[in-house]
Amino acid sequence: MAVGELGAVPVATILLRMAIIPEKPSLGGLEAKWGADWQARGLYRFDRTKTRDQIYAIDTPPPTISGSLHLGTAFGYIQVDAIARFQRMYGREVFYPMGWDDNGLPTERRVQTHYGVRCDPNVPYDPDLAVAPAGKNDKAQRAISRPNFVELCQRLTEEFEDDFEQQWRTIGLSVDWDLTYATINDRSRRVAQLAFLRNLSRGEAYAAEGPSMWDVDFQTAVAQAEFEDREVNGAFHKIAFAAADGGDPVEIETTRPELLPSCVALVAHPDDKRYAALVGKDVVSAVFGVRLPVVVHPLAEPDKGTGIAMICTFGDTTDVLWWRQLGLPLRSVIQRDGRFQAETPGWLSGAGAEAYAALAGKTSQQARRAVVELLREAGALIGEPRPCTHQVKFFEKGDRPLEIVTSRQWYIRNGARDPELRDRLLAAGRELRWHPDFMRVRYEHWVEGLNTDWLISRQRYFGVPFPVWYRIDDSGETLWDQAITAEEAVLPVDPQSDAPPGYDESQRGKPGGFAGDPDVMDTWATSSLTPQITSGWEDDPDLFARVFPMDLRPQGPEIIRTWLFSTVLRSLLEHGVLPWRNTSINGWILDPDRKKMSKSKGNVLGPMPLIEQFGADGVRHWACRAAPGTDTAADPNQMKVGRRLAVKVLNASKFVLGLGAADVTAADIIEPIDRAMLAQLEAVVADATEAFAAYEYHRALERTEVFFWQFCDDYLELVKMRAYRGGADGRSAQAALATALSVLLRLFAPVMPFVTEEVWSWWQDGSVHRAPWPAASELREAARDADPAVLDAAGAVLAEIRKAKSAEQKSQRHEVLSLVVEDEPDVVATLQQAETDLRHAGVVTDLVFKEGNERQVRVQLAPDAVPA
RNA sequence: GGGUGCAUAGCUCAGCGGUAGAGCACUCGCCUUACAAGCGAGGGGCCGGUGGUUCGAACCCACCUGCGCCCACCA
Repeated sequence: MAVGELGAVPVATILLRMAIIPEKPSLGGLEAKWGADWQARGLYRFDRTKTRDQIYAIDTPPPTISGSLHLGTAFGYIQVDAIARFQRMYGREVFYPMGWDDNGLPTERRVQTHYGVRCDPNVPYDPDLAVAPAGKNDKAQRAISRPNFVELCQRLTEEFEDDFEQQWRTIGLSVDWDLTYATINDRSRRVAQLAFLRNLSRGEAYAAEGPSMWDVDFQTAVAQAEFEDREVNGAFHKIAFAAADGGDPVEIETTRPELLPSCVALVAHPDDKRYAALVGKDVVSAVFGVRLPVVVHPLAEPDKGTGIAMICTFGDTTDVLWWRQLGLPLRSVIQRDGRFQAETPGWLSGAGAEAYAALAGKTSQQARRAVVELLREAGALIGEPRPCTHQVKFFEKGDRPLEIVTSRQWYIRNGARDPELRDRLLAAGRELRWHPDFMRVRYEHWVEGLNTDWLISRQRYFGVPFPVWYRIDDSGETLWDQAITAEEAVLPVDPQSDAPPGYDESQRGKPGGFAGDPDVMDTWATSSLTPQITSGWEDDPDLFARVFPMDLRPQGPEIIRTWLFSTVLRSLLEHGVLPWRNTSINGWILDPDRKKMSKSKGNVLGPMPLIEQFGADGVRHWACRAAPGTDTAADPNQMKVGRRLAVKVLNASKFVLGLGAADVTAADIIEPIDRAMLAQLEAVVADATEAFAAYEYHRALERTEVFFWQFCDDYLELVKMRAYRGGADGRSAQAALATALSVLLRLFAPVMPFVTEEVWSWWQDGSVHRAPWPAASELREAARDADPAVLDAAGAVLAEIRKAKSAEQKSQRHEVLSLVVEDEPDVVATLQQAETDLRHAGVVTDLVFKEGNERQVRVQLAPDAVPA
C-alpha cells in the first residue's frame, strides 16, 4: 500500500483562517454534541456507489445483548473503530455495520427471569397475553406458548438494542447505524436457513442419530466448542466383577458407579499381561448380574486405576469411541432430563431388575449413592471410596455435568472426519492475516483437534428453526429420513407454523401428513454467516460484489474456535474463499488485581461511568494504548492520561488559532527551527501511517503523542513570543503552527474523535473524520532542506535554563542575566539559528555562544527585585 | 499432559543486539498573556532465575520458576 501520498496541500493554500474559538474550551458535552451532529449529517453512511477496491469492509462482532455494556467489550470495539476511522480518512469507503446477537439461550434465560415465564410448546398461543416484569420473589414460572415466548424474547432484545446503540454512539463508534442487523431478524433467519439448505443439498449438513453431549437442565444437545472442563470433587470406587467361569474376580475403578447398569464391557490394553488371560472371556457385573465381554483397546491405559476399565453407554467421550469402534451394544438408562428411566431396562432380569428399582427416576447423584449402597450390601465394593478431584465436562452456561444421550441431531461437516476438508481449513488459516500473528496457532490447534462434526441443532425455542418437515406415513409414523425442504424463495419459514410445499396446515401431525422439525439452530450456525448477512448475499448481488470477501474480522480470542472457525468453514463451503483477509484479535481486560473481569466475580467496571469521568476520548485513548491481542488492566489512572491529552489538544489549539493571522501560507515558513519541527512531523506522519495500515494503532498513537507533548513543551514555548509579535519571522511561526495543528488533529482523530472534531470545527469546513489523512508530502515542501537538529539542540539548552531556575526555586519567567553556551562548532552553528527564540523563551538578556569540545551551559540568573 | 502469551521503576506499560525509557504515583519548586484539571525540576531499576551464543544481551538460544489463556480420551 502506498503510504502518505494522499491529499497534498498546495503551498499557496491559506493555512490559518479566522477561527471561532469558545471563550473557555471544554470537553464537557462533546459526546452528545458531535454524536448528534454526525448522525444528522450521516457522516458515516456507507456510499454503495464505491467499488470493491475503494471499500474497506468490517465484519463487526454482534455483541450479545445483555443488561449493560461491559468495559472489555468496549475495549475491543474502540480499537476497531480507530482502524475504521483511519481507513476512512485514508480514502477508503468504510462498510461498517453493527449487529446484535440476540438469539439463543442467553436471551431465553433473561426472558424467563425477567418475566417469570417458561416456554411450554403444548400451551396454545394467547394473542392477548399480558406479562409484567416478575418481582424478586416470584419463583413460580408461568407456562406460555412458544410463539408467545418468542415474542417476549423479541420485545426484550429490542429494548436492550436501543440502549446499546446509545452507549456505542457515546463511545464514538463510527458505524453506519442504517446497516444494523440482529441475528434473529428476518434477514438473518433467511440467510441461516438458505445456507443450511445449500449445505444440505451438497451433503455438508446431515442428520444423524447418535450419542451427543447433553445438558440435562437446558435439555439440549451442545457442541464441542461449548464444553468446558471444571474441577469437581468425586471418588474412586473399586468394584469387583465376578468371572463368568468361576475364576478370580476382576477389580475395576470408577468415578461413576451409578453407570454400572449401563456397563457393556470391560477394556484393557492389548499389551497388558495382567489381563491377557481374561480377554475373550466373560465377566458378570456386580449387583446387576449382566454377562459382559472383556475386550482390548489401545486407548486403555494400564497405569490408570487398576488398568482395566468398564465401558458404559455413556460415561464419557472415550466410552463413545470404544462403543463405536468395538461394536458394543447400547444400554442407556439416563434420559434427557438427567434421570434414570422409570421402566426396568430389558437387559436386566431377576436380582438385577430388582436392584434397578432403587435407581428408577433418580438423578445421577442420587443413583450414585444408591448403587454404592447396593454394592456394599453385595460385598462388591472393595474398600471405601477414595475421594479425588477430577475434570468433568460442563456446558459453559450450565450447572450440572454433561451427560451423553442418544438423540437425532443435525451436523455440519467441519473436517473432523474429512482430511481433505481439514487441510483446506488449515490452508485458510495460513492465508488469513492475523493481528497479532501468534493467534493463528489457536485456530490451527482447534482444527487439528476436532473429533466430531459440528452439532448445530438445539432443542430450544428462541432460535432459527430448521426449514425442514417430515412425512408422516399412513400408520402415523414420522419418517425422519424423509425430509421435505423449504423452497429458497419463501425463506425464512417456521416449520412449526408454516406448512411444507404441497401440504396444508390441516395435515400437520396427521397420518399421511407432515411434522415440522422441532429444533432450532445453535447460535453459531447463524453468526457464522455474519459476512453473508451484512453483505446482501443472494438478495443484493450488487452490494455483495462490492463488499465480499470483507477486509477485517475483529473479535475476542476466546471465540476463535467458535465464531472465527465456523465463519471460515461456512465461507469455504459456500464460496470457496476466505470470508475476510485480516483478523484482529483483542486482548482481555483485567481488573487492577490482574484477574479477568467477569460478572460472577463482581469486579466489572461499566464504561459509561468512566466516560462520565474521563470523557469518551479519555477511555478511547486508554483502549488504543494497548497493542492488539495484549491483555490490559482496567485502571482508571491510565484513563486520566487520555483526558489530559484531550485537554492539552484543546488548549494548544486555542493558542495556535488565537494568533489571529488569517492569511499566512506555507510560503511564509522560513525560519530554520520552524522547518525543523515540520521535518520531524513529516517523519511522524510516515511512521503513524505505516503503523495504522499494519493494524498497529497503538504505535501510531504513541508516536504522535510523544511528538505532540514535545511540540507543546519545547517548540511552542520557543516560538511563542515570535508568533505573538508578527512580522516576517512571526508569520513563519504562525504558518508552521497552523500546519502542524492541522496534521496533528488528523493524526489524533481516529483515537480521539470528539476533541479533534471540536477543534476542527473552529477553523475548518466539514468534519475532520472525512478530511484526508495527513500525507508526508504536505510537509515536505515546507520542511525542505531543514535540519531537524535545530529543534532538539534548542530544546536541550532550554532545558538547562529551566533546570537552573528550578534549582534556584525561581519562576520560569525569571530573567537570565547571562547565558553562555559552549559546544562543538557545528552544534554552535546549529544553535545560532534558534538564537532569538532561545532568548525569548528563556528570558535571556545576554547570550554568548562559544566553540569548544563538549557542551557546557552556564546560566546566571538576575537577582531578585528589591521589594518597593 | 500439550500449546501459547506474559515477567523491565511502587503501579500500568514501551523498548527487542550497542551508554536503562514514558505516563501515573512520590518529592521539591513555579500564578508563566494556550493550559493550575496547568508548568518546570528531581528521586527511584543486579530489565524473574541459571546457563549459552556474541567484541557486546533487557533484547538471540536452551532450561527453570511464577502468572494468564487455549486445548486434551477426565477409568
